[in-house]
Amino acid sequence: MLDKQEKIFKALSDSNRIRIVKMLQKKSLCVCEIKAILKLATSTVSKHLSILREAGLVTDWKDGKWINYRINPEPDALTANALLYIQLQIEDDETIRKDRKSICCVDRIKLCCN
Amino acid sequence: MLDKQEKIFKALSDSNRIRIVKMLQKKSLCVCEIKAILKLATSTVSKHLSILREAGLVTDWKDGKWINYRINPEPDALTANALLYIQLQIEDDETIRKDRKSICCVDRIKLCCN
DNA sequence: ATATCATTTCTATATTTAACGAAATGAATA
DNA sequence: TATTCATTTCGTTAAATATAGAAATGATAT
Repeated sequence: MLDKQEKIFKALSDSNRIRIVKMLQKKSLCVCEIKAILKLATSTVSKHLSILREAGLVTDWKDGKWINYRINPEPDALTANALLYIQLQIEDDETIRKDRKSICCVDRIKLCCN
Repeated sequence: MLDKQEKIFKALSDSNRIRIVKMLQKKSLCVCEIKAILKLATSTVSKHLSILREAGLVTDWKDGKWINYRINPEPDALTANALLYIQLQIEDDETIRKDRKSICCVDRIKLCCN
Protein backbone atom coordinates (compact mmCIF):
# COMPACT_ATOMS: atom_id res chain seq x y z
CA MET A 1 0.00 0.00 0.00
CA LEU A 2 2.81 2.35 0.91
CA ASP A 3 4.68 0.97 -2.11
CA LYS A 4 1.68 1.62 -4.31
CA GLN A 5 1.40 5.19 -3.06
CA GLU A 6 5.12 5.73 -3.58
CA LYS A 7 4.78 4.46 -7.14
CA ILE A 8 1.92 6.87 -7.82
CA PHE A 9 3.88 9.84 -6.45
CA LYS A 10 6.97 8.81 -8.42
CA ALA A 11 4.86 8.67 -11.57
CA LEU A 12 3.59 12.16 -10.85
CA SER A 13 6.94 13.62 -9.78
CA ASP A 14 7.87 14.69 -13.30
CA SER A 15 6.31 17.78 -14.86
CA ASN A 16 6.00 16.17 -18.29
CA ARG A 17 4.01 13.33 -16.76
CA ILE A 18 1.79 15.73 -14.83
CA ARG A 19 1.14 17.52 -18.12
CA ILE A 20 0.25 14.22 -19.80
CA VAL A 21 -2.25 13.32 -17.07
CA LYS A 22 -3.82 16.79 -17.17
CA MET A 23 -4.15 16.49 -20.96
CA LEU A 24 -5.63 12.99 -20.82
CA GLN A 25 -8.17 14.24 -18.30
CA LYS A 26 -9.49 16.41 -21.12
CA LYS A 27 -9.04 14.09 -24.10
CA SER A 28 -7.60 10.71 -25.06
CA LEU A 29 -4.42 11.08 -27.08
CA CYS A 30 -1.94 8.93 -28.98
CA VAL A 31 1.85 9.01 -28.54
CA CYS A 32 2.52 11.16 -31.58
CA GLU A 33 0.07 13.83 -30.41
CA ILE A 34 1.63 13.97 -26.94
CA LYS A 35 5.07 14.03 -28.52
CA ALA A 36 4.11 17.05 -30.62
CA ILE A 37 2.87 18.98 -27.60
CA LEU A 38 5.68 18.11 -25.18
CA LYS A 39 8.36 18.31 -27.89
CA LEU A 40 10.13 15.18 -26.76
CA ALA A 41 11.40 12.15 -28.65
CA THR A 42 8.83 9.43 -29.34
CA SER A 43 10.69 6.93 -27.22
CA THR A 44 10.77 9.36 -24.30
CA VAL A 45 7.01 9.91 -24.45
CA SER A 46 6.46 6.17 -24.72
CA LYS A 47 8.56 5.67 -21.60
CA HIS A 48 6.63 8.34 -19.67
CA LEU A 49 3.37 6.67 -20.65
CA SER A 50 4.60 3.27 -19.53
CA ILE A 51 5.48 4.74 -16.12
CA LEU A 52 1.99 6.21 -15.83
CA ARG A 53 0.50 2.89 -16.96
CA GLU A 54 2.57 0.92 -14.45
CA ALA A 55 1.29 3.21 -11.71
CA GLY A 56 -2.28 2.49 -12.80
CA LEU A 57 -3.02 6.07 -13.78
CA VAL A 58 -3.59 5.52 -17.50
CA THR A 59 -4.52 2.70 -19.82
CA ASP A 60 -4.25 2.32 -23.58
CA TRP A 61 -6.34 0.86 -26.34
CA LYS A 62 -5.75 0.20 -29.97
CA ASP A 63 -7.46 2.44 -32.52
CA GLY A 64 -6.45 1.42 -36.04
CA LYS A 65 -2.81 2.34 -36.53
CA TRP A 66 -2.70 4.29 -33.31
CA ILE A 67 -2.59 3.48 -29.64
CA ASN A 68 -4.78 5.82 -27.67
CA TYR A 69 -3.94 6.61 -24.11
CA ARG A 70 -6.63 7.62 -21.64
CA ILE A 71 -7.12 7.99 -17.91
CA ASN A 72 -7.66 4.58 -16.31
CA PRO A 73 -11.46 4.19 -16.23
CA GLU A 74 -11.32 1.58 -13.45
CA PRO A 75 -8.75 2.82 -10.94
CA ASP A 76 -8.46 1.39 -7.45
CA ALA A 77 -9.29 3.71 -4.54
CA LEU A 78 -5.75 5.01 -4.06
CA THR A 79 -5.32 5.75 -7.76
CA ALA A 80 -8.78 7.28 -8.07
CA ASN A 81 -8.00 9.75 -5.31
CA ALA A 82 -4.67 10.66 -6.88
CA LEU A 83 -6.40 11.29 -10.19
CA LEU A 84 -9.03 13.41 -8.49
CA TYR A 85 -6.32 15.38 -6.74
CA ILE A 86 -4.57 16.05 -10.06
CA GLN A 87 -7.83 16.98 -11.69
CA LEU A 88 -8.59 19.65 -9.09
CA GLN A 89 -5.04 21.04 -8.73
CA ILE A 90 -2.96 23.31 -10.98
CA GLU A 91 -6.00 24.37 -12.98
CA ASP A 92 -4.76 27.91 -13.45
CA ASP A 93 -1.28 27.13 -14.68
CA GLU A 94 0.04 28.71 -17.85
CA THR A 95 1.63 25.55 -19.27
CA ILE A 96 -1.47 23.48 -18.57
CA ARG A 97 -3.61 26.11 -20.26
CA LYS A 98 -1.41 26.12 -23.34
CA ASP A 99 -1.44 22.34 -23.48
CA ARG A 100 -5.22 22.41 -23.47
CA LYS A 101 -5.30 24.75 -26.41
CA SER A 102 -2.84 22.50 -28.20
CA ILE A 103 -4.87 19.32 -27.80
CA CYS A 104 -7.73 20.93 -29.66
CA CYS A 105 -5.56 21.48 -32.73
CA VAL A 106 -3.43 18.35 -32.93
CA ASP A 107 -4.14 16.20 -35.96
CA ARG A 108 -2.61 12.77 -35.72
CA ILE A 109 -2.83 12.21 -39.44
CA LYS A 110 -0.75 15.28 -40.22
CA LEU A 111 1.61 14.61 -37.31
CA CYS A 112 2.49 11.03 -37.98
CA CYS A 113 4.90 11.18 -40.87
CA ASN A 114 7.57 9.25 -39.05
CA MET B 1 2.65 26.40 -10.18
CA LEU B 2 3.42 23.25 -12.16
CA ASP B 3 6.94 23.48 -10.76
CA LYS B 4 5.57 23.76 -7.24
CA GLN B 5 3.35 20.73 -7.74
CA GLU B 6 6.26 18.77 -9.19
CA LYS B 7 8.35 19.66 -6.16
CA ILE B 8 5.62 18.46 -3.82
CA PHE B 9 5.27 15.15 -5.65
CA LYS B 10 9.05 14.70 -5.74
CA ALA B 11 9.15 15.28 -2.01
CA LEU B 12 6.49 12.61 -1.53
CA SER B 13 7.93 10.15 -4.03
CA ASP B 14 10.09 8.43 -1.44
CA SER B 15 8.55 5.99 1.02
CA ASN B 16 10.73 7.19 3.91
CA ARG B 17 9.48 10.72 3.36
CA ILE B 18 5.86 9.57 3.16
CA ARG B 19 6.42 7.80 6.48
CA ILE B 20 7.87 10.97 7.99
CA VAL B 21 4.87 13.06 6.91
CA LYS B 22 2.43 10.44 8.21
CA MET B 23 4.27 10.42 11.55
CA LEU B 24 4.39 14.20 11.82
CA GLN B 25 0.65 14.30 11.17
CA LYS B 26 0.32 12.49 14.49
CA LYS B 27 3.12 14.10 16.49
CA SER B 28 6.00 16.54 16.17
CA LEU B 29 9.35 14.77 16.24
CA CYS B 30 13.05 15.57 16.31
CA VAL B 31 15.67 14.15 13.92
CA CYS B 32 16.96 11.56 16.36
CA GLU B 33 13.48 10.17 16.96
CA ILE B 34 12.77 9.85 13.24
CA LYS B 35 16.21 8.33 12.77
CA ALA B 36 15.44 5.67 15.37
CA ILE B 37 12.19 4.71 13.69
CA LEU B 38 13.37 4.74 10.07
CA LYS B 39 16.76 3.23 10.96
CA LEU B 40 18.69 5.60 8.72
CA ALA B 41 21.81 7.70 9.32
CA THR B 42 21.25 11.07 10.96
CA SER B 43 22.49 12.92 7.90
CA THR B 44 20.09 10.99 5.68
CA VAL B 45 17.10 11.87 7.86
CA SER B 46 18.23 15.48 7.97
CA LYS B 47 18.39 15.50 4.17
CA HIS B 48 14.90 14.00 3.86
CA LEU B 49 13.56 16.64 6.22
CA SER B 50 15.19 19.44 4.24
CA ILE B 51 13.51 18.15 1.07
CA LEU B 52 10.14 18.14 2.83
CA ARG B 53 10.86 21.62 4.20
CA GLU B 54 11.86 22.95 0.77
CA ALA B 55 8.58 21.62 -0.61
CA GLY B 56 6.71 23.50 2.11
CA LEU B 57 5.30 20.38 3.74
CA VAL B 58 7.04 20.69 7.10
CA THR B 59 8.62 23.35 9.27
CA ASP B 60 10.93 23.17 12.26
CA TRP B 61 11.35 24.97 15.52
CA LYS B 62 13.97 24.90 18.22
CA ASP B 63 13.16 23.17 21.50
CA GLY B 64 16.15 23.29 23.84
CA LYS B 65 18.84 21.03 22.41
CA TRP B 66 16.49 19.60 19.84
CA ILE B 67 14.96 20.75 16.61
CA ASN B 68 11.36 19.66 16.35
CA TYR B 69 9.83 19.04 13.00
CA ARG B 70 6.12 19.43 12.43
CA ILE B 71 3.64 19.69 9.60
CA ASN B 72 3.67 23.21 8.16
CA PRO B 73 0.89 25.01 10.05
CA GLU B 74 0.52 27.67 7.32
CA PRO B 75 0.69 25.85 4.00
CA ASP B 76 -0.39 27.44 0.74
CA ALA B 77 -3.43 25.96 -1.01
CA LEU B 78 -1.49 23.48 -3.13
CA THR B 79 0.50 22.22 -0.16
CA ALA B 80 -2.54 22.08 2.09
CA ASN B 81 -4.34 19.84 -0.37
CA ALA B 82 -1.33 17.57 -0.71
CA LEU B 83 -1.14 17.27 3.07
CA LEU B 84 -4.84 16.51 3.26
CA TYR B 85 -4.45 13.87 0.59
CA ILE B 86 -1.61 12.22 2.52
CA GLN B 87 -3.59 12.42 5.73
CA LEU B 88 -6.55 10.54 4.24
CA GLN B 89 -4.58 7.98 2.22
CA ILE B 90 -2.66 4.84 3.29
CA GLU B 91 -4.33 4.79 6.67
CA ASP B 92 -4.48 1.01 6.82
CA ASP B 93 -0.88 0.28 5.91
CA GLU B 94 1.20 -2.04 8.07
CA THR B 95 4.36 0.10 8.08
CA ILE B 96 2.41 3.26 8.88
CA ARG B 97 0.65 1.45 11.74
CA LYS B 98 3.97 0.25 13.17
CA ASP B 99 5.45 3.73 12.88
CA ARG B 100 2.53 5.09 14.89
CA LYS B 101 3.14 2.62 17.65
CA SER B 102 6.81 3.56 17.60
CA ILE B 103 6.26 7.29 17.99
CA CYS B 104 4.44 6.66 21.26
CA CYS B 105 7.50 4.97 22.75
CA VAL B 106 10.43 7.01 21.47
CA ASP B 107 12.31 8.89 24.16
CA ARG B 108 14.64 11.51 22.78
CA ILE B 109 16.67 11.67 25.94
CA LYS B 110 17.49 7.96 25.81
CA LEU B 111 17.99 8.03 22.04
CA CYS B 112 20.38 10.90 21.78
CA CYS B 113 23.69 9.51 22.93
CA ASN B 114 25.49 10.43 19.74
C1' DA C 1 34.88 30.55 28.10
C1' DT C 2 34.61 25.80 27.16
C1' DA C 3 32.56 21.50 26.49
C1' DT C 4 28.69 19.03 24.99
C1' DC C 5 25.71 17.40 21.71
C1' DA C 6 21.79 17.50 18.22
C1' DT C 7 21.72 18.80 13.75
C1' DT C 8 23.44 20.35 9.24
C1' DT C 9 26.71 20.56 5.57
C1' DC C 10 30.26 18.40 2.89
C1' DT C 11 32.29 14.61 0.25
C1' DA C 12 31.90 10.40 -1.86
C1' DT C 13 29.49 6.51 -3.94
C1' DA C 14 26.01 3.59 -5.87
C1' DT C 15 21.54 3.63 -7.83
C1' DT C 16 17.91 5.60 -10.39
C1' DT C 17 16.13 8.55 -13.86
C1' DA C 18 15.29 11.33 -18.14
C1' DA C 19 16.58 11.71 -22.51
C1' DC C 20 17.76 10.31 -27.31
C1' DG C 21 18.57 7.52 -31.56
C1' DA C 22 18.56 3.04 -33.52
C1' DA C 23 16.68 -1.31 -33.88
C1' DA C 24 12.77 -4.42 -32.99
C1' DT C 25 7.77 -5.20 -32.84
C1' DG C 26 3.39 -5.90 -34.43
C1' DA C 27 -0.76 -4.83 -36.50
C1' DA C 28 -3.21 -2.79 -40.46
C1' DT C 29 -3.27 -2.52 -45.33
C1' DA C 30 -1.87 -2.76 -50.06
C1' DT D 1 2.75 -11.97 -48.43
C1' DA D 2 5.13 -7.88 -48.16
C1' DT D 3 5.03 -3.16 -46.84
C1' DT D 4 4.04 0.56 -44.02
C1' DC D 5 4.13 2.93 -39.94
C1' DA D 6 2.99 4.01 -34.93
C1' DT D 7 4.86 2.40 -30.95
C1' DT D 8 8.01 -0.13 -27.86
C1' DT D 9 12.37 -1.84 -26.47
C1' DC D 10 17.35 -1.51 -26.28
C1' DG D 11 21.76 0.72 -25.50
C1' DT D 12 23.89 4.72 -24.07
C1' DT D 13 24.79 9.02 -21.67
C1' DA D 14 24.20 12.80 -18.52
C1' DA D 15 21.96 14.34 -14.51
C1' DA D 16 19.58 13.59 -10.19
C1' DT D 17 18.92 10.98 -5.96
C1' DA D 18 19.48 8.16 -1.61
C1' DT D 19 22.70 6.85 1.39
C1' DA D 20 26.45 7.16 4.85
C1' DG D 21 30.50 8.94 7.37
C1' DA D 22 33.29 12.93 8.55
C1' DA D 23 33.66 17.59 9.45
C1' DA D 24 31.37 21.97 10.54
C1' DT D 25 27.78 24.51 13.03
C1' DG D 26 25.50 26.55 16.66
C1' DA D 27 23.08 26.72 20.73
C1' DT D 28 22.76 25.02 25.52
C1' DA D 29 24.79 23.93 29.80
C1' DT D 30 28.70 23.44 32.83
